[in-house]
Amino acid sequence: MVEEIILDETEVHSELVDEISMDMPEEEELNDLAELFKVFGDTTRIKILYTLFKSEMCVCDIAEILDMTQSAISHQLKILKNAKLVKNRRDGKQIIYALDDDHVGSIIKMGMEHVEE
Amino acid sequence: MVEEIILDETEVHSELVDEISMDMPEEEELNDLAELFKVFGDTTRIKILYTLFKSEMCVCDIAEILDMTQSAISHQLKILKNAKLVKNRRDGKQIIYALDDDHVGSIIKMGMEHVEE
DNA sequence: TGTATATATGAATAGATGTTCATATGTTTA
DNA sequence: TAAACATATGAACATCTATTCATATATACA
Repeated sequence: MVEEIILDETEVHSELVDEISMDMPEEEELNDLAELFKVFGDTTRIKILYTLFKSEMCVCDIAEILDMTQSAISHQLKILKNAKLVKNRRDGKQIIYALDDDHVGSIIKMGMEHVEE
Repeated sequence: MVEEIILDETEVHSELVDEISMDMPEEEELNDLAELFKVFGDTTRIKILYTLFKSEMCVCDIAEILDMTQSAISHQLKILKNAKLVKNRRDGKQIIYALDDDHVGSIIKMGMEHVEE
């Protein structure tokens, strides 16, 4: 088995590559993770999260604070809600939105630490 | 000043909106933050980060593990490097990539905690 | 020096995404 | 019930983005 001896180093290396391939989390889990970060990856949505971090608030106030149309905010709130980052409740004519996850603050804080370096 | 008294509640509310508007971080800082999360918001890049979390590695091995072309990986590595999430060094013909930030693991871990709920 | 190997990169393309516009839905109040 | 207000939503459009393809650059080796 001369060939095996000659290829030894290559095989060890190849095993490492295989091992890491095997150890890769499920495709679906990684997709979910990327989807989550995609939600944070938009200035409008980050601003909304920042705002709701201060206080729960109706759609029209968020629109006023960000100086954007009600429609644009509404569309983005839907994305945030699908990602389970915000929740809402009705209060008369208004819909009040609030953060729906303890991790939101932590995730943003981690990001800030990197950005601020 | 009857008007002032009548508008009292509205003014308090308006002050809160103003206060949050004033307190909003700089446009540029929020853009940087969104840009950072945008980098995490892609399955290929998440996989690359996961892989490099296990071990530093050359471009061709990453391509093999992810079963993607060298070119595609190279393009994504450039994006990761611009975001200062990975660094590289030359070793002969190969370019070895490695994580370049302690926060990468923390940020991914935070994301996982949310996703896994 | 010429060839093979490893990586980087610009251009092109297909697909994803955010905002706008028009309008629908749902609630309050006169 | 009609009008006013708050929000949601579908379609259209412009922009952005990830991959592919062809090719350039750089190192090692014979």
